[in-house]
Amino acid sequence: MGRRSDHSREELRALIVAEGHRQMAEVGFAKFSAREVAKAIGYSIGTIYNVFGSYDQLILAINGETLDRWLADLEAHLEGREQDRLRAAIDAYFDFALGQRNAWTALYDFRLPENEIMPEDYRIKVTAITEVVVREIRSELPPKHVAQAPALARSLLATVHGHCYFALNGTFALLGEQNPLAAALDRVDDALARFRS
Amino acid sequence: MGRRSDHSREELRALIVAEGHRQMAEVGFAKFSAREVAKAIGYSIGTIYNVFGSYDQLILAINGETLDRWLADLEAHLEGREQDRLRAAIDAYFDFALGQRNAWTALYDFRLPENEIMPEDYRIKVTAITEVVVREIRSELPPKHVAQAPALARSLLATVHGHCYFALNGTFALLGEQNPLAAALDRVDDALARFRS
DNA sequence: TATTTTAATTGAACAGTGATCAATATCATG
DNA sequence: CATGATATTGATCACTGTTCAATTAAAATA
Repeated sequence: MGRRSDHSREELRALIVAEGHRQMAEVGFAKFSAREVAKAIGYSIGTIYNVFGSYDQLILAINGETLDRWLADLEAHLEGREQDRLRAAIDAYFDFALGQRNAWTALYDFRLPENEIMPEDYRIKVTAITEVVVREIRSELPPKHVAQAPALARSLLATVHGHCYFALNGTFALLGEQNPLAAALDRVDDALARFRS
Repeated sequence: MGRRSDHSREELRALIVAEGHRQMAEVGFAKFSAREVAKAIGYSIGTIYNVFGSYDQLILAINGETLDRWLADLEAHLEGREQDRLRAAIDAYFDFALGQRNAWTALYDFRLPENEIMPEDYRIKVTAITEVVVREIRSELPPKHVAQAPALARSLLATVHGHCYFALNGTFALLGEQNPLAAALDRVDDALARFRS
């Protein structure tokens, strides 16, 4: 076959990413297959490679989709909220990770080969999520410490990530931790307390 | 061929784990191959499956070896130290993860299938590492709060893990964090401060 | 409209993987 | 020596990511 009128290049790309994300969420990173995605949308494996160039770039696009949804979810949970916004953001973080287990985990299961560089638009997506946290932390910080917000946000993001990861991968269950979210919130409080004294 | 006099079953298992760990450290989880391990020790792929039953069980054994070395490394760094033991433990945590990148990362790249259960000896190894942290945190806590040590240890383990993970996977570099270890130590201090007031 | 050019799509082919298991080789024992 | 038990093999299977000459269809041109 040749050119098809039913999909522009851009639409085809979007179609693959949408179906790819769906399958990633369903079967997880380890069992994900580019061939299955092609089959599901009625194209051949070759087309996937024409559009994305490699398996890694396909995964990157799918993970980018996950980041988009994550950011949208985060903003939806914050919209219109007046109090406890940071807490709401962390709640949403956990909810998203638990609810989108496979897609969220794929974000970390995938590692770009040493030589290749991360696409700019992927960096932007990660930064955008971080910016939300920076903003919320800035508003919880006393004026004199506002400049510390970016550094603190990075560190608390790592803190929450660690708790969330251990909740998902079974480490916390193994160690008898019943309430990972509460533990994470405690650590965030502890960090903020440093700047309130 | 049949029985070989040069290796008992136990020795063969140990040989596979040792070579497997070596290759895991060299090529990483994604490029790891059971066939390559078999080739390196002069056995066939079938023998690997006779000894371990499945790929997952082989990985579990190799990750178990990594946990053994991690615990030994941790204890070596604490041995004889009188002051700043918790700090030394966290230093060692980072050093090990950075120095054994591939092996350490494989600990988290691998996820046991939903149905299968984690072998008891693997649980024990994870617990043993945790116990070291519990012990060090207990000694930093005021007597009245000593009972909180296990819960706090779990949470700080997650905190340090998050920082270490972001340091290794490039997230911190992307966000401009220059000193992940220092950030982790700050968060640990913040948590301990809660129990000192 | 007929022809040529351009671009999209295919899928067989390749090298690699985890997994299986009948056949084989070796050892220990009677 | 013969027999039974056990360890080891490697061809075979179904799958994977990847490539790319061949094919098809649309668009541009004559």
